[in-house]
Amino acid sequence: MEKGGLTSFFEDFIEREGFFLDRNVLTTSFSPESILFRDKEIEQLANILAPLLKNERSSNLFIYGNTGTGKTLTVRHVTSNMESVVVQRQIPLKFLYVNCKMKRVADTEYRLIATFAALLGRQLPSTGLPTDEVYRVFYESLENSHTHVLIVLDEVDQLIKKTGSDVLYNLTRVNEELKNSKITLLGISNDTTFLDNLDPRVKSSLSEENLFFAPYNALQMQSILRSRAEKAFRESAIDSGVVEKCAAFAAREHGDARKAIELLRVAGELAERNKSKSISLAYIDEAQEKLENEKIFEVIKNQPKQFQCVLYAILSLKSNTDFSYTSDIYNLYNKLCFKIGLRPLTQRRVSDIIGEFEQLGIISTKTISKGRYGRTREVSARISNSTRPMAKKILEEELEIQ
DNA sequence: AGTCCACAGGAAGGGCAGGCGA
DNA sequence: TCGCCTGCCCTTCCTGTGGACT
Repeated sequence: MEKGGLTSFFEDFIEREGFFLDRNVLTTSFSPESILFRDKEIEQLANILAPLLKNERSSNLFIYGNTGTGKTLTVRHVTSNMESVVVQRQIPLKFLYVNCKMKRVADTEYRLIATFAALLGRQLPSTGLPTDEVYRVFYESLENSHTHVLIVLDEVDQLIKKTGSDVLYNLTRVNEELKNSKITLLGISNDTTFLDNLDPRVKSSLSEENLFFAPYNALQMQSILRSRAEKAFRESAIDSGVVEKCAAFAAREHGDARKAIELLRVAGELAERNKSKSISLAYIDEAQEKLENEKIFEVIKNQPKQFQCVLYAILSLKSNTDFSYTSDIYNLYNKLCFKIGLRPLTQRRVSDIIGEFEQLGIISTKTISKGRYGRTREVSARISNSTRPMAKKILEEELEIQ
């Protein structure tokens, strides 16, 4: 861009009437004043948690349902309403919210308890202390706080998958240790089968009450999108059919409203950047691809070198069958390591890394038996053909492969 | 019916970085 | 500073297993 060009670009940008009235309405952190189609759940949740306001113990609670069905939103909605009552009436009640998926924050027992202690005002080192000691500090801060504490464990299934159910067992027993304070647990999970595989003693104490969030149907999804779009965009910014298409995309993802809202926002941004008159249907497709790409590229860039090398092997192996076997991946991975001077990990470890990529949704695997020729896993990348070259390019840059 | 392949995945333990108390 | 502790990443060793082959 020329020298004067940049100034006039910014001036143009300000002058031009954008689509957005309020972009924030379409971000994940936005909390709407009212949550559509969740009245029943809100009421149930409020009923269960209300005793906390009278300093009585409430039941531990387990909330489950697919991604983007409003679980976290509903919990935040109810607790923030409670919080304003708490502040007004000076009720001894605190809310600790933790997303257990947060790497290096709450994905191990140690880190989780240390995070709680930090939220109660006691900073602990990231490693080095015995776990007992971390618990002791946590109990101590709880006792000293003289309050009831509601602990919200979002994506609790991720934590249990990684660390086992001991953490939950310990947390459900905290009340036996405390005199001045009490805790109530609220677990949220995207995995609807999570409870079935949980240790029975933990299961009974965590899920004293259960709340299921059913996926939104197509019509509900459209209403949700419309109500957000009204606040987010100027009138007539959206072509007809756009909301319906976003809803249809999301319905394909098991009624994930978060995804639909994100889709709408990105489509708006793309249209705005292209100086279009309105958001047309074509932008939804483009937004869909952009979102998919961004998610994948972000994950790829944040992986350690060994993980990147494994993924590069998987992406490079794509044969005419669309999937590859563990052994082929491992062999290619070994060659790659040699090429770039990386010490190769064992097959056992690589097998776990493949499992971790599956968790991240980058690949999918299926354990199969080839009879006489052994058992193995079929690994296929969940990256579209159009995204794949860019993903490989990023890995080549990260790994410095010529 | 029995064998055997090529892994999956559990268990145990080593090495490392980092914190604590003496 | 030193010895001892931790969590985490990784290796080593091991058992389990679905189904083609004999």
